[in-house]
Amino acid sequence: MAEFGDDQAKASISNAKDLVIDSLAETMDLYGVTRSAGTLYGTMYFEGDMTLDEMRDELGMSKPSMSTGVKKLQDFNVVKKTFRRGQRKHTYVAERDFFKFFSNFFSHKWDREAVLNMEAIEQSQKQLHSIMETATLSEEVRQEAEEVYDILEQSKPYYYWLQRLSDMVKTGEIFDLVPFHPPEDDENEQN
Amino acid sequence: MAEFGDDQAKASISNAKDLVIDSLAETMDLYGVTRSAGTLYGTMYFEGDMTLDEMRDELGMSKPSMSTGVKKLQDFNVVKKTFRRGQRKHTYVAERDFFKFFSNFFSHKWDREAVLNMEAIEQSQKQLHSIMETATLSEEVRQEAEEVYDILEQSKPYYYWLQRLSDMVKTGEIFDLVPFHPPEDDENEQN
DNA sequence: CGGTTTGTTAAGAAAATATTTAACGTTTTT
DNA sequence: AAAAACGTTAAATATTTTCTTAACAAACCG
Repeated sequence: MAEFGDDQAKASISNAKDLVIDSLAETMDLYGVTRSAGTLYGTMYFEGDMTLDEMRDELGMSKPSMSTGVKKLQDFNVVKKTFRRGQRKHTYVAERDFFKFFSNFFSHKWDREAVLNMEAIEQSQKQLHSIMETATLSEEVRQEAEEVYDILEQSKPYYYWLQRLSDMVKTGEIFDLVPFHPPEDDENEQN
Repeated sequence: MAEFGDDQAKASISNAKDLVIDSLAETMDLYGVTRSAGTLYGTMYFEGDMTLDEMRDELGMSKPSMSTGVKKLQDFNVVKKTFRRGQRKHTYVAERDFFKFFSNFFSHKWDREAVLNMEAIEQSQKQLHSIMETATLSEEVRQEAEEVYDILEQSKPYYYWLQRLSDMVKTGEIFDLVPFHPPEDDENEQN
């Protein structure tokens, strides 16, 4: 058996962190967040609040990369600026509560999806409606416009529902509705 | 006023579709799906089942692109192979029910997230545990291992919950729990 | 079987994205 | 007010990803 000293242990701890950091990065990649942004998040998740310089040192990347990375994560509402007293540099902290992470991340995306598509649908239907009203057109064309109009109309309930879901996630209601279901015990509380 | 004939109407219908197709593509881009895959989905959404050649003609792209695009969409469970009788070419159809789209898409992603991270956590904790058991280490190092271990332990309830949510989405339970909420007010009717 | 058609894989070209270095503007400190 | 530190933006570079053309493999038809 070889000696197992503090240095080796530290390396092993670091390795254990990296395992999870990589996994978090891959997860975020699933949802369209850059892997490097994901790695940054994972690092902040373990390190607590950090300055840009600390991130740069930790990840071995340039400072502008850190700056834009943090900005991206802020856009997703999973990183916030913090204040470390007596510290001139800005500090940032990653959301550590994955329930809040989920909440912030998906409600943001779903809101955007709902608004974006409802706007497109409204505009599209407006155009189709004016075609449907035009008497000089062949029945075939008029009918096609109507079919497309109806397809769009039928999709609206989904967006209303999505908006509702987003609200429930935002307020935390969803966590009351969907129960926790650990294999055995559960002592955690949400939000 | 210019005449408004069938040809112009058809162009206008096509334009109305494109409006929504672009919006769908942007939406899917939000979730990390390529814009071109999103455009392909949008096209299939309106066209119904299509062969690869029809897609190629419609989108003006190469056939291998269509092939890989369809494959990607199949991975997300939002496109399926269909059978058009007496047709030698394969045909594919896009999921038109956005509720099912949501269901298929997110349950797939969430499952993957849960499994992926739980595996990483288990492995990481195993490593940390063996450090915590090593008596020859300094208290400082041992404690750091324990802290990291605990952070990971605390995140587990989230993944259990996520798995639960994924199941509820898969089975459709979620649609009973989160009510539909069409805006019962019609103060804003645009024509 | 041989010849065709269809779909996929591979390799190369093109495009988009990420990253870095350098320059800039702003704030803080002395 | 000047100098220094910090963060962001811009331009250039590097890398990755996407897309196309070409070669390949499998299914279908006579």
